[in-house]
Amino acid sequence: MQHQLKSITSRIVSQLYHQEILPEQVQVNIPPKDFPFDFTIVAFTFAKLAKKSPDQTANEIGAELIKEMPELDHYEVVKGFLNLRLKDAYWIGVFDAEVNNPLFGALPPTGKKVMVEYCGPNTNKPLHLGHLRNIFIGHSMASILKAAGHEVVKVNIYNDRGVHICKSMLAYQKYGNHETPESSGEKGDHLVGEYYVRFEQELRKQVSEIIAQGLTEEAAKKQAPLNKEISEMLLKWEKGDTEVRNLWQTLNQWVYQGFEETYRKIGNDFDKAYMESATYLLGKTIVAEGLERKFFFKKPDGSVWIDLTADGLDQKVLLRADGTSVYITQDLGTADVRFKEYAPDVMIYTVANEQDYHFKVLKLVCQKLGRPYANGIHHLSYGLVDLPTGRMKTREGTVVDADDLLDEMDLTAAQKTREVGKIENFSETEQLTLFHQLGLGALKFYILKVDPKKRIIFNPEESIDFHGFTGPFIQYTHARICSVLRKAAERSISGGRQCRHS
RNA sequence: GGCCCCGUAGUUCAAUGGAUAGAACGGAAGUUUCCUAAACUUUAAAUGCAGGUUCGAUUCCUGCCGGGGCUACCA
Repeated sequence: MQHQLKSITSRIVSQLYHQEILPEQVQVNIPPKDFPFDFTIVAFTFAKLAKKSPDQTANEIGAELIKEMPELDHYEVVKGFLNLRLKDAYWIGVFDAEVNNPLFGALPPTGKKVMVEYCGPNTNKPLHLGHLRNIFIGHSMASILKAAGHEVVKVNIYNDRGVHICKSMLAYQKYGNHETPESSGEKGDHLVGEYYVRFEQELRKQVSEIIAQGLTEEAAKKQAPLNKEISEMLLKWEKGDTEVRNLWQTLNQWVYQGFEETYRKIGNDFDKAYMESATYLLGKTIVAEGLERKFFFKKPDGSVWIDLTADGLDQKVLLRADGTSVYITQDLGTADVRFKEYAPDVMIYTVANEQDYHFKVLKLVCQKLGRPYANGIHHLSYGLVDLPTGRMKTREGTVVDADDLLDEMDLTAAQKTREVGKIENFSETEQLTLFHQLGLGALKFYILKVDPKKRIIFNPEESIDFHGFTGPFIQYTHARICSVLRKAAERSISGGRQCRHS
């Protein structure tokens, strides 16, 4: 209807005042709720063309509109705003058409393919609250784009190699005693995460011992035997050493299994997972290609750079002096692989705003290289999640673990539900399902109601609130609507629709 | 230092450049024969500061003040 209003109004204005007006230039608003009208056309912009007062212009447009549109009941002009009221029959028609449409609100197919990347965890520790915000944003963005008629591919990216991954591997090798998720009864990602922490602890011990002998912290870190062992392990990994690779495979499998369990818990799924271990080498060849084509340059020490000062940025390193790849190298390789596999029109990266700069660089580099997908790169940037006490810090142990949080939400939901009662007829399974629906709904809504680009201060107590503008309250409202429909059906009142649980 | 993001009731969040800045929680005052009292009704309460553009600015521009981030041969 808004489109129709725009195009008809633009034609009327063009005819009345002999000035070409495009439909997009017509502003159609919803009036404030006290006004008994459906739409408002803003006439100020046309008053200038008409060389008449806004009120007079609005009246002239209104008079023409009512001649042309049979759906229009009446209009009224207030201070240059042309308020329109449509006939009840029109709205009843809209309602009848939509009431039994299971795809209410969905748009027709656009033929466009959009890839949405989100989550992107390291494989050395469990998911935390920050990942949950990322996943909720990415997953809902994918759903929205799908409803908007696009073909959507949901992808994850695992940062599964590098120094930090070796840390948990080395600690496991040293102190693991062949412990497994089965033998310890721990979720795989949590188990591996413990060895990552263990490594950091042991390293700190070594460093402080060396500092006690009179060395600076920097020198101590370099000298620490554990750090040397890490470098050796990374080197072995890159060479494909069987033992190291097997260890890597084993630990990463445990982590993936742990992640999968968490994804299931929050109702998330991916169409495809990419591994940086599989694309970082390709990234290197892309850098070599750019170097050959003179888009990049090599410094005397052998490192490769791109000069983006003309674009308002700095010079950025693309390959280290020793020839190993950096963060962006992998992203270049991954982007190429994705385009080959899916040829998406748009690639959306759901990544926190601390990486705004990185994605500016990535897009620019792809543009310089003339990649066909370069202009379709879009960074869906979101704010970090802080706690009332400040930023989450691994070192200070203030990171909120995703699994712990989800369990806590369910427990609180259970507690609050039991207080109210009303679940006497529920089986054990039904109760658990309900608690989880409530707990997860509360958390998702609490996080998604905030503009993604704003940072969130996560307050555990508020997140689990069941009153006011919250997930559980919407669920409660849904339940009551279903109840009304059920009763209507019992009394054979027709015209309603089946209640759908979705 | 340079660049980017944020700043709205006591609190947590809304508002394609449009009319009287909306909700919720919390505060105050009420509602029991009626759809689930996990509810409802009424009420007080806010655009960081100073300019500019505009018929009109929470929104766009400039400066300042506050908060955060980036500016690594970490990822």
